[in-house]
Amino acid sequence: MNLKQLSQILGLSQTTVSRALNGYPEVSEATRLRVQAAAAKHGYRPNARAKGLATGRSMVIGHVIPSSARHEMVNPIFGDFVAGAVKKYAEHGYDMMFTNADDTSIEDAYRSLFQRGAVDGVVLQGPKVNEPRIEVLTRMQVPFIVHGRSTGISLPYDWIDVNNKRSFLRATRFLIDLGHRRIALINGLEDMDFAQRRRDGYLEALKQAGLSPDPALMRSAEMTEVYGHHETRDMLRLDDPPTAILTSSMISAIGVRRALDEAGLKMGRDVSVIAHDDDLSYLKNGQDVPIFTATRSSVRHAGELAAEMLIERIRAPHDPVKTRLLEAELVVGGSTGPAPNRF
Amino acid sequence: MNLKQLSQILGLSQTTVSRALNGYPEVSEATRLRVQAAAAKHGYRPNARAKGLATGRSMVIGHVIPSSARHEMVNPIFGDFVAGAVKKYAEHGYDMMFTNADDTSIEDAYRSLFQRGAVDGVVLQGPKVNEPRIEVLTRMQVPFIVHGRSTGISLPYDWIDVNNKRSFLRATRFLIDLGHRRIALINGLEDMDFAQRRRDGYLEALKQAGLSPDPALMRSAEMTEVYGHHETRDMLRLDDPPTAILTSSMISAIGVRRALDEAGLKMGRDVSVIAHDDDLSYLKNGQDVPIFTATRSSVRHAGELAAEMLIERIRAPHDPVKTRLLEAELVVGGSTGPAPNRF
DNA sequence: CTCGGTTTTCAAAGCGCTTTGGATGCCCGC
DNA sequence: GCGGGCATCCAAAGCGCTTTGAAAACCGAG
Repeated sequence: MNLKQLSQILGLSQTTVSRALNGYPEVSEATRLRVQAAAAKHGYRPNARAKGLATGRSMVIGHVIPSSARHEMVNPIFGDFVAGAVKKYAEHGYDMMFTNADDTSIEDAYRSLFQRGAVDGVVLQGPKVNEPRIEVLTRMQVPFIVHGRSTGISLPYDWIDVNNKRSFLRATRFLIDLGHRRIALINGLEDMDFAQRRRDGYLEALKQAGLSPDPALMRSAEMTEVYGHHETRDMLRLDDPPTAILTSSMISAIGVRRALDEAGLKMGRDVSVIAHDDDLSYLKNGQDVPIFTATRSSVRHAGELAAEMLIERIRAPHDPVKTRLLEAELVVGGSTGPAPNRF
Repeated sequence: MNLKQLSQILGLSQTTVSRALNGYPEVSEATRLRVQAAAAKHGYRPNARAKGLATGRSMVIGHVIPSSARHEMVNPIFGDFVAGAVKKYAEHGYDMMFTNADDTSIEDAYRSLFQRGAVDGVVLQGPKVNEPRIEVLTRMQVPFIVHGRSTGISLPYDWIDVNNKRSFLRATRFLIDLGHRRIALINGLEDMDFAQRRRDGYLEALKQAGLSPDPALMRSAEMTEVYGHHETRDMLRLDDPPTAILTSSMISAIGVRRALDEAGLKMGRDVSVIAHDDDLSYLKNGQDVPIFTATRSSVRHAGELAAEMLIERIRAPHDPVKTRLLEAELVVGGSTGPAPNRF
């Protein structure tokens, strides 16, 4: 069933039917109702491609996923972010599209997505330091939003981010206040922007307390469970092991806990742990009492906000740049306690 | 830059340029090269909407996500499945599209997606028992594939699934062989088809061993960490607590472990645990030595296979139905051991 | 009645591509 | 020197929608 057929059934022109369905005023209320009834009856749905061709808009927002084995897409954080975004997209009549690209051709993927007219805007996830994609998208004049920020990029662009530096500064200070001096940082991949900011916060807190950082206590990699476990076990073997561990995700925190258990150490008593908690639906930080002391910020909520900001941008491409900085909450749970007295 | 402009630059007709670019034989090799060079030089990308309108195919595959807060999308399993699928889609020139729908209108969402011409096929995830969407999609003649199966549906349809019954039967039997008699099952949501099959396997193993199931040891809900923890803690308080626990996901297994730790019980010695391991990238079951004894089946691989099967179906809509049953591997790790002697 | 002004409807162009059904030119064999 | 066959190329129709510009229908005022 297409417009032509429907209009023939109704004995009206395509113009009128189209207008009636799209809420234009130059159609009498009587015919509008008649048209709507007929459309519903025959299950008419305007062809999205034809509509897109005619209007120049696709009502789709694109996300690009690097195809490297262990990356974004499979990161549970991604799922929650996207769940938040897709909900808002739907509310505004947008669909969400994913394209896969090898790491070498990610820029190309964005370009293609937009220039083929497949999407009206894109969201850039997981920005690195000096993220080159930002410049590319700006130059192409694609409406886009960055989830995170990219140090080193001076161009203005829309972004939404958590105040990573501040939240890790606070978390580190919290541990210092509890008497910890040997504080480890199990961070995300070195080149990810968020990881750098978290490290900056951590370093600044140490500095403020007059502590000097120990490279042996600073680790970074993709934040899996196994990784958290591995690094913790490794650090516990040091001559002067950490009494507290800061970690960039709940998933690796679980690995940390496992390593502590294996070593016969009690989390919160022997070793304190603070995790960054993205408030993932499937990995809640306990029920009433938080398991981990954590810096919490819902990534799902961030997804919703990102979607809304992007849709605004699509509607008003020339509005001034918008940014949004979310503060993480420091939630005190059972994984932290005073530094054990070694003497 | 569109076809018209490009063809004018080249001094050729749109027909020829189009054909040259799409590899048709009725173009001389010389002009083909010339066209390709010009296209690359000017960054020409055929408009996907126009192409779709003309060909009737959108080169997009759709996934529908229920908007209920805690569901599929945010499930880390989803991420891995989709990562596998999107990779194969890309290899065949397809993109992936997500639509959000409230739980009441999921069928509608599928219908709309296809009838608007937005997608060439869809994948149905998380089928329930007597899944009504299967009938709807069949009637609409949408190419589709089900990840899982649906008991109670007699229509033929393409699916790919893990042999859930068998793997849980084996796991249960494994525990029985170790001397366990009080074996708990922490399962997924009751109405999910996979959960039923797993329970069937569990029950059958008990039956074969002459054990009668205890309803107090059978739990089901969405498989979060908190849920695994909660149910385990609850069951440990029984007069006759389980000595072994079977759980439907690694995530809830982590909760199980946490509850055991809290109770001062050692996993593998005091209480044995077997989890179903979807081999999630971010939640590997240990490195060399598996943490949990598990029934393992890569959901990412399932995603790849599903994508390929769906693409075949799109190409040959009238081929006979194809199905694929994957066997899970029983991986023995450190979480199981002989039943403790209570006497 | 008639006429200017609304309201309501319509025919046709256009969005950017593919594809059908020729047209053109060239080579070869007779 | 001519017709058939082949390799190339092209004009134009069509995909299903929106939107422009214009026509038709209707209204009350004069």
